[in-house]
Amino acid sequence: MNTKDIPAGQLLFFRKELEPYIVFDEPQWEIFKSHLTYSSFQKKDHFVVQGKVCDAIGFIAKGSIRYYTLKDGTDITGYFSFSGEMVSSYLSFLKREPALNYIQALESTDLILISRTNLQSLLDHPILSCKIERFGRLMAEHYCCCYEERIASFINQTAEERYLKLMETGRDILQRIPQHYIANYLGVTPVSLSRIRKRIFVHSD
Amino acid sequence: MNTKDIPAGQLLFFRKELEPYIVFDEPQWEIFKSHLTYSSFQKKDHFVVQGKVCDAIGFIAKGSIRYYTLKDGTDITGYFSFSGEMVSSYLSFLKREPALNYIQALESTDLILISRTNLQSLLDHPILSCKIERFGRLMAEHYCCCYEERIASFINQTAEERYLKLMETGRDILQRIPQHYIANYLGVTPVSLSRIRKRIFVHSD
DNA sequence: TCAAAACGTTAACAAAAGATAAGGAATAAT
DNA sequence: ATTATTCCTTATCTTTTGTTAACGTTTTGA
Repeated sequence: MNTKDIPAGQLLFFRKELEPYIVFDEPQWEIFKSHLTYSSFQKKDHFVVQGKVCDAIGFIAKGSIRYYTLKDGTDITGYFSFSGEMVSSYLSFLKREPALNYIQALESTDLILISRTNLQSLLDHPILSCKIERFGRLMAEHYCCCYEERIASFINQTAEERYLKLMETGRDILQRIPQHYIANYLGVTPVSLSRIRKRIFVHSD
Repeated sequence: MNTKDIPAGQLLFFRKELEPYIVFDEPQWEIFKSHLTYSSFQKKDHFVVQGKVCDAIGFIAKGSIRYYTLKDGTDITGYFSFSGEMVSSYLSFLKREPALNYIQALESTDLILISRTNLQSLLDHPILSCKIERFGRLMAEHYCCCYEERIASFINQTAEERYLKLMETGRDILQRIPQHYIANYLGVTPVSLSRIRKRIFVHSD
């Protein structure tokens, strides 16, 4: 991990992605900006470690991320996040409890970070307080919607349908990561995913 | 559906359940209270209808609720909510889009409601605005945590484990509703749930 | 109250998924 | 460059789940 100044382009990207949720005027943005930090992660570096409290939420300015748990030595991938999305072990961050999962870079990844203490100052800041509350609300609501969709996919769709939907996102990183990551994410074994892929490719050729 | 005054006991219950998220002083509570409405639902009555926009979020003051979708005439249960919890077709409420599911009373159920317009007035109210934003944030964050857990259960647990976990909640209503509701919720067929139950009861006797 | 509909279980068979192991390809490490 | 590791696929066998249908019971509605 390497802490340094935030590249201007990535800051702009962040501001742009925030716009559906919160629009800052210039003075507000200056204050907000001053509460941000920055970290780069090499492939396989960890942003969050299972068992330790997660003290920041991050914005993926570049790269992509995998959430996973270790259970009896078995690595199980629970989620992916990509450039432009937020990343955090939310429960751990909110409740200051040990994180239940690892969060790891799938490739060279840059995060813009808001630490718990900085977030608290923002929430205490007379000018920004309400705006940040709103930001937090909209953010959490956004994730609620995403999660609802994912849960529905487990109930209403087959693993094959979930796989096709994931591939339709067109994230090229998905072509470059181990397939057992994807298998876990879909809720099946790697062997089973291999069979699904065979079915798909035979029928589409 | 039947709109009337909110029973004092249920209002108190609501206020109590909100406390982890938001504490009102008396004047604030009076304002907040004036923005609430109330509806009673008979068993099988619908609070939300698939295809129509959901215009309120509710607090289950009494009873319990089932979320389900109709696909090609097949009824698929996606979620349950119980007394003390919030209920809404969130995505539909937030984005004013047609709801993707029905929300139905499993038994005689009373809801304390905040309509979209009333919520908007609260958000515009000089005294309460920030508090309501905060309330919304904490609420959404709470659901994020619940959803994360549910998603993890699909990845890490078997249907049998999910069934046992659900039963451990000790909600007696679960004994009185059709089991195919529960089967859908767990992501298996009713026949499969029947086999799971047989396995459990044989081994525990 | 009585007929119709909905329910839960079971059986039999088919389809899908898990487990394990083997083999070759790709990747990483020294 | 070469060895070691990881990865993906395939095969085989076992277990689980889905599907359909039957049957008795319970619930519902007229």
